Amino acid sequence: MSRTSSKAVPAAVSGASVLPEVQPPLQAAGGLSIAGVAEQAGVSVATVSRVLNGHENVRPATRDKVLAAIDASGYRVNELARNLRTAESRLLLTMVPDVGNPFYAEIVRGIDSVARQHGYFMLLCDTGADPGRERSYFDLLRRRRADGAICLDPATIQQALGEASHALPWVACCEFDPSVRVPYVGIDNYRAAGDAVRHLLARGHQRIGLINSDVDYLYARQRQQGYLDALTGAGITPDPAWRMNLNSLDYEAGASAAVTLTQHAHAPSAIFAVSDTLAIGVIHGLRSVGKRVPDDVAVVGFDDISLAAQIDPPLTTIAQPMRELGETAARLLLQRLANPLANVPGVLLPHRLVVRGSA
Amino acid sequence: MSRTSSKAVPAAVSGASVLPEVQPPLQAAGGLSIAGVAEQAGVSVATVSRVLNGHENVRPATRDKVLAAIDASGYRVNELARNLRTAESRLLLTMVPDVGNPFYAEIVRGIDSVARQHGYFMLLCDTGADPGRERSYFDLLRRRRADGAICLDPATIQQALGEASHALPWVACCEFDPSVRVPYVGIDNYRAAGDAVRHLLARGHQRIGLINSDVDYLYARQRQQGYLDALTGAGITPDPAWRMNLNSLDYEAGASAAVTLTQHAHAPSAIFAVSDTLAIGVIHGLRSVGKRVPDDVAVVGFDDISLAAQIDPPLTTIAQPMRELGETAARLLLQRLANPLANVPGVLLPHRLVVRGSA
DNA sequence: CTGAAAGCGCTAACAC
DNA sequence: GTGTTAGCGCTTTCAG
Repeated sequence: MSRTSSKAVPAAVSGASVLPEVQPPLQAAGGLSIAGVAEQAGVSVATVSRVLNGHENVRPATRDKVLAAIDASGYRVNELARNLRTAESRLLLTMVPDVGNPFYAEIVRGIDSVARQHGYFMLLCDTGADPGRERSYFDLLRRRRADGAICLDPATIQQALGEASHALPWVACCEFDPSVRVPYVGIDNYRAAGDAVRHLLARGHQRIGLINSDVDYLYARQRQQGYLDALTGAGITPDPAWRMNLNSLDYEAGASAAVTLTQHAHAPSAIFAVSDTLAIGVIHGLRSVGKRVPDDVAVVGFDDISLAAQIDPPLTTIAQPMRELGETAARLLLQRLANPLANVPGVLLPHRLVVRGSA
Repeated sequence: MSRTSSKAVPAAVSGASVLPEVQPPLQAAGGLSIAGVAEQAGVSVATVSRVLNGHENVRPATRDKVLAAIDASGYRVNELARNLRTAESRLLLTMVPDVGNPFYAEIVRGIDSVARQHGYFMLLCDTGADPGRERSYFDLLRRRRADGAICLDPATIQQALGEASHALPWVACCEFDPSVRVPYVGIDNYRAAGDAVRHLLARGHQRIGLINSDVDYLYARQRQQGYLDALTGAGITPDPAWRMNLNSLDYEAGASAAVTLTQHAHAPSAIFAVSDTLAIGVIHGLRSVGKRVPDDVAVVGFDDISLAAQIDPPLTTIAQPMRELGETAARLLLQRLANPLANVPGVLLPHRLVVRGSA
């Protein structure tokens, strides 16, 4: 950890005029402490602290004096000091693999609202594709900068499960391994995928493609199994050539996968993509090679992001209860924080099939 | 601030089994301090601290002893304490109005990469529509929980500019008021909007609609003026009935605005929406009333989010240099942190028109 | 090269 | 009711 280099002044920006060599006092307009307020109010620091924390045993007149001093001085408590003392930061972290994926936005709102109700701040971390970064956020936890975390990133979760991070106060959301003792919330991916495939089956499709993410992830394996079993349950032998595994959920990834799939001799007449972003890319890719949706190829997505209803054709998809997923994850974490030794529950929330125009 | 209620155990979650009444010691598996490591290594805390911070003046043998003790104990530095001592948190905040809007995702990545290069963590805050929340994030700054902030939310920026937050270490991104002494980075909204409209004019459109956000925001006023001047510059008198102001950038908002616009007697033959999300909604709304894009109505968006190329028809739009916007914002903030008294530059980055199928 | 000791700003006993 | 004081875990002079 090279703190030296990291403190270097960043490269100049066009239009910037930095005074060279001059290093003014840090926090020039900064630090009035509780002691200063105490002095101004003519009381002790303890009394100021009491007022700050709403303790009852302060005479109203004294309280007013303190409040006035706080007001006049523009004093703000230094949470760093408070937190060091109380050994809690009141900060919760939420790790997402990609803030650009709208699927996470609504989950994050659910988390935020519950966190806020309980006096916590929720801050978002984008783990990106970077494996080093994944771990650094857990370090935030280890180093007490956050009280707890909710992880939505399957890659991070897999990695974290491997390490000895059981003791850390975090919960998994949308991806998990029940065999590991970390609280989690998600949906029944196996059944959900089956529901999607059975919908396609009911529409008369026999050759159904699967565009999946990485089977390193449990959710991907579960959805694949749901897909496979639904097919065989209908007397169809799944052709491996119908299946693709991607390491991205980007639109572009979906588009090119769809193109690949159509080049097959017995190309699927329907495609089930495990994410709406993928499915939207699939529709685009299909269109780019002259296929019409749903007439030539039907498409089913997964998640039901708000965009799903807006595109042409509107996307048939599996809806996840995103808001509730987030709220539940937050509650699980809060429970764990309140009672670190309690049993860790696993919660499964209901999904549902939303039929629109694409399949 | 009722810390009392906020500490309450959250409502039970289905499947949860919480042991009642039992309050185990907090941080059971938690706190080994620097003193513990010092003891195990048989050195003083000062020496451990030196090793931790990579100071040179430690004999290799001593260093190894300390490192071994750290390793054996699984010790992690308590950043709270370190930060209290050094009076910095090494945390940067980025406030966005809506994490669900993909426009912000790439900007956020730009910020994150620069922050990371300089040894800072970047954490994201969703200000949402909630005005109370807006301010609470600035409080994070005031209370020293973060060293600096980058604000992407026009509403927050407007409000912050009004208050006496000039002294706080933050910069504005994509929305600003040059008359206020806060560093900012953005694009030339006036010219960009003009470019969009001139493209439509060149395509032969005379009746051009504008779907804008709230004109309380400077960027919205600038884009409106660009739109207006481009029209009058072409000898066209803008009809106020062609203009709509929305307080949301959601797809749905764009869709219903488009429907409204088409109901006008002399309905526009082209629509310029100030956000791609809005434009995507517009296309959907148009289609819902049987209008074809671009044959019946042409549509131009703004931002060039990755989705813009994926929809049908692909969206013609004004591209903002999102990654650079974020990187520049981060650099401005870092400069300001390094030199709080230096001049605050304003930076304008180039935009460009991307012509696709929708107009 | 290493140790002792002084705080950073705050909370919480414990006195009065 | 209010004040005094002892730390929270760390970094950093200042001695040696």
